[in-house]
Amino acid sequence: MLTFLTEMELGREAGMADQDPVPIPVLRRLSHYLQHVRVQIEEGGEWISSRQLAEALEVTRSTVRQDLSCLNISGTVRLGYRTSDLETALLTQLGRDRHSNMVIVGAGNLGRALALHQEFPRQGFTVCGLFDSNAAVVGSKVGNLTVQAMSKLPGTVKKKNVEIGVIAVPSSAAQEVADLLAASGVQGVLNMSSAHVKTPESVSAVESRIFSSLSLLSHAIRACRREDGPKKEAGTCQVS
Amino acid sequence: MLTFLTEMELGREAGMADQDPVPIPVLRRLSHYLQHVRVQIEEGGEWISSRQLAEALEVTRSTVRQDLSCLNISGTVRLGYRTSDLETALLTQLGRDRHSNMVIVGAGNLGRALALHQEFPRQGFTVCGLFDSNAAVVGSKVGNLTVQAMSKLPGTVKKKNVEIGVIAVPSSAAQEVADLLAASGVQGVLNMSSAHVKTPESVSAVESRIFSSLSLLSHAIRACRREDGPKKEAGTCQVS
DNA sequence: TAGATTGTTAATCGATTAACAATC
DNA sequence: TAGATTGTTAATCGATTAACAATC
Repeated sequence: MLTFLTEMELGREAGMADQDPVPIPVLRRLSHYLQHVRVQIEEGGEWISSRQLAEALEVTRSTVRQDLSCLNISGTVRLGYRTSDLETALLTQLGRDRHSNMVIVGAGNLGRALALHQEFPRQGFTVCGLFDSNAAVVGSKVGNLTVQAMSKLPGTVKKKNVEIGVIAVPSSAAQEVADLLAASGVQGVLNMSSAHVKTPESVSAVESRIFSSLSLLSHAIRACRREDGPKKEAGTCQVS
Repeated sequence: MLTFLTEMELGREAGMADQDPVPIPVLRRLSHYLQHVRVQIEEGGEWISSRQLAEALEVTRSTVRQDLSCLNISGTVRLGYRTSDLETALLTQLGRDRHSNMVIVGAGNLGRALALHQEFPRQGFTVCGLFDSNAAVVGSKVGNLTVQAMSKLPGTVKKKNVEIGVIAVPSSAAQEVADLLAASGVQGVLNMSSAHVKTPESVSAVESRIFSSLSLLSHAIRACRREDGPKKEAGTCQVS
């Protein structure tokens, strides 16, 4: 225990970032900074300041600086951060410095759309399998992929070293699919259904919740309408 | 100003909920409770307790009770909440007691998948328009809808009283589409692209951020790997 | 009654914001 | 130099959790 503490302290002094866990809201913003920095890089920008990031993403400069202090990076006074350095540091902190293999479960409209989404490979997520329980669609082609039976899932996960499983099935089947993915050995699950799924300790789960987002919108819209008197500008609600 | 204060206090005493704004994390969970309560209703459950909700969604009982106290509803000691009452109260608080009309901009894979998604109408969101800037796809059929040119967007928003615009275009075009939607008169924007979009005060914006979610997963997966020594069970990360 | 639950208040925890010294 | 920015510490704010009286 003592050794462990010392190890941590050494790490911190040596300037290693990510010693203590990075809060989830911070991680969400880091991914956002990454998106923006990449746009800047494409446009040839060599430097970006916390002020510019803050204005682009509508957060405070304090937040940006606090967030970036989680990274193993140092900026330059008066100039900000070198875009290429920032990109690298963000990719590392987010664990996206290496490619990840994914499988998609559910070859309905959403599953097929995701399988065809060009942005996944570009962002380092390779879709290497598409599965469905419906025998009628098994064998059909979706882009380069052939829809496979569920029974092939565990084998593919093992053979292709799949880390992430995407759940794109109806809510009622989501838990069952999550269980199968976990049993097959994926390390993370992205749940696109609106049901909550439980996973074992060893498998991370993130829920996408499109209807939560739509609910936020309806709430904001109705709340605005109700307030005729007091001019609370609850209009814009930017949610991470 | 005095009158306004009195008004608010009266409202509060009269038992009206939603006087002071409900925090966004709470709203996200409310929408989650709604999803779960509806499953219970379908299965014939008449009562649900904060304990059951907490266990189903993996939050604390305190959180559930605190959240539900935002609603205009009263439970029954020992039994919990009547599922039908809870559903109604949640729908009201979330502004989903009435249908909303939506348009989808972008008839690529994602836009078409969303347009065909049966869950939207079931949840009270009617897709009443699908638009694309690509002349090659304008006029093609997607389910009941015909893809329309962007120039038809403002007219449709006005004619059909469209409240929500869904942005399903590449990141590079997202802001432009948001501007057009706002100018057309939508009250809320659901941004499915990974670019941040700015909207005027009067238009709410919610971003879906699938790559933030994937980043959370990669981070969790890599973070797990790194920690061989200390057994921090950072494995499961459930994110709203 | 005993046990379980609601509803609410207070305590804790964590994230965001503000402030400011150091630097170029 | 003056002005702008980083990096970090402290203050504030808000959300979550704990505690408990009231109730059936």
